[in-house]
Amino acid sequence: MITLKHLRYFTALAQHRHFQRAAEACAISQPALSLQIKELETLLGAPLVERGSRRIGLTALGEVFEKRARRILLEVSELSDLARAAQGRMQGTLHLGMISTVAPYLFPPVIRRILEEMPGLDLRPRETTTDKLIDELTAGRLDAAVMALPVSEPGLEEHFLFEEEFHLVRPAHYAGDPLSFPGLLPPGMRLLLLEEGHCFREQALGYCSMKNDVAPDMLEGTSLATLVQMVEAGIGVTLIPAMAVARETAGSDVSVTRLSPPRPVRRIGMVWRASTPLSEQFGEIAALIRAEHDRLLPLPPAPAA
Amino acid sequence: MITLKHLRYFTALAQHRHFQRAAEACAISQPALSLQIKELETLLGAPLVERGSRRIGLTALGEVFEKRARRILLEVSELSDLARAAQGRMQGTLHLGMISTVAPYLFPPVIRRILEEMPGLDLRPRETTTDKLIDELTAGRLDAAVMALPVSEPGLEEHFLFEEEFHLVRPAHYAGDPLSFPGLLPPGMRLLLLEEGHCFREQALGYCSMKNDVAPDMLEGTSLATLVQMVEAGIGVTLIPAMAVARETAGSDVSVTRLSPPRPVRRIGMVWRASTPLSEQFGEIAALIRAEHDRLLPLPPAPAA
DNA sequence: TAAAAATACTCCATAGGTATTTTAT
DNA sequence: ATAAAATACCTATGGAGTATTTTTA
Repeated sequence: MITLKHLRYFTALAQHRHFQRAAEACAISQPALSLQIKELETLLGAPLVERGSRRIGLTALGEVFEKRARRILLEVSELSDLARAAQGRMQGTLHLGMISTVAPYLFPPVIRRILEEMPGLDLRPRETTTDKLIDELTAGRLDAAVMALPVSEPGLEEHFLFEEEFHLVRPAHYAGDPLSFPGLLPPGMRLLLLEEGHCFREQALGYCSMKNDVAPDMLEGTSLATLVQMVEAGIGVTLIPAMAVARETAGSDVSVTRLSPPRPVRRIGMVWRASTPLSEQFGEIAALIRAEHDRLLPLPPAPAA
Repeated sequence: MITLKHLRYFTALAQHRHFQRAAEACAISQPALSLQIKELETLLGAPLVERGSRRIGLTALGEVFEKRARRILLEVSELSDLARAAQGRMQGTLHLGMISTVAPYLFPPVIRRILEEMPGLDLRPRETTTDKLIDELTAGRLDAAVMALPVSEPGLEEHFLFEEEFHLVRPAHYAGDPLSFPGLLPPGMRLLLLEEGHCFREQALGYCSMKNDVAPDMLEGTSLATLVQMVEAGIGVTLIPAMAVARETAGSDVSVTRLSPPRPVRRIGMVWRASTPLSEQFGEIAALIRAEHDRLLPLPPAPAA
């Protein structure tokens, strides 16, 4: 009789492609894993794993088996969520993700509020890129995540939180310069954008290159903080989300300008699996996050000329 | 950690609403079942079962839990099918159902052919009503079933096998009477149809009541054999599927007439879960059944005037 | 008071550990 | 030669059995 243990062990093996490491991930010994995998193959009457090489592989059967097994494990984990949902109040563990350009500003106040208002809740925050957040959501390692919309990943549900403007950051000596003439970008200046910002790349380009055609530098693996440093150093200009303005430009010798319409914006939302039984509870968390955002940015700075 | 054992035991309890009988169904003792259910409730942190009454009930959580648990168990059982499908040839156990008006004529030759051509296959035939077949298919207790189309049950896939005419059976002394005048049904005669025939009830009515308005008697829980007996006794006339004609009218003093177009017919098909990995194998079985049907009815009797 | 579920305890099957051998690069 | 998986053997946890008590209609 197939057990969930078989499925857990096999999916770990399929992931690591290595008995030793998979066994560690399952917190059992390598022989114990070997035996369980062998037993599973005997039960099925067909091999799942291609052995006898430095790095093991899966048979064709193993490949499809893995997909189905993962799905089953996810559904089983949702059974526990079901019970949590029935309790009404949010409790237990919540694995919540946020993209890096939001996390530093939103996580601290959100965590504080959750500690206050939902004492039974064990919050596990995680900060990464959109891609990884989506992966971990669908794999069930995250319960919900805050990221830029749209996501349009099948199986995931998007819930709009707020719209966020991008503000222009320029070296300090440009302060007060008009934006419209002789062009947004002074000659020799680069437009620096985070890779994460591919979602609003088109918007930013549309805005900036109305006068002069710019190819922006998409910077991978950088933070908004270093971006601002680069602007201060005179390398170029950048656009940073409104929430980040206060913290990232404090103490830096740069000029921050709110742009005039059509302003580049991004839509931030919270995303979770459509199949989760905890939809209502996550909705409460979403409301809390929205409230914290509104508290952070009660009134945006006056627009520039 | 939730196990499949918990789910199997709980679904049994949910089905029987009785610890003792559920335990028997699981082939364990009543205390063992009680322990496992209690453990499951502890893991979830919420009760699933309403105790303390002659007949136990489920909590609201228990109800939804049962649905999800059943689905998971079905998916797990499909994991084994996955391995069988990978073997290519059909083997293992096949739970095959047929409606009662088809089973007596098709099952014997089909079983013979399967024994010959698929020696590794352990065939478990089952004969019931369409409703029960559909229930058992979706519950996973049947793998495939032969019944009248359309079924249009979500999650089930229909595969057309053949079309089957209904022939008119009348008391013997009507033999040779024309069908068109002075009306199909001689005065005082009833039109007798099986309950199972609701699928072609409208067709039959349309055909028969072209001249005289008849309300047919829908007979529940009867067989085609007794239907023919009733016709022989002079109670009325009936329509029986072509496959049944030879066997059911042999030795009975009745007249059988093939009707002229538009002939009442039913479409017979094979149905299985859309999610099964054994689709290809079931397709082979379907081809085999179709072949056997064609061998049984190589050329229909000449149509009546 | 009778039927049904919960408790108490005992036992054994099996999942898992350690030590070691086999296998494949 | 070495890393990795399989095999051998032992141990202990927990699932299941029997006997009994508690509960409630």
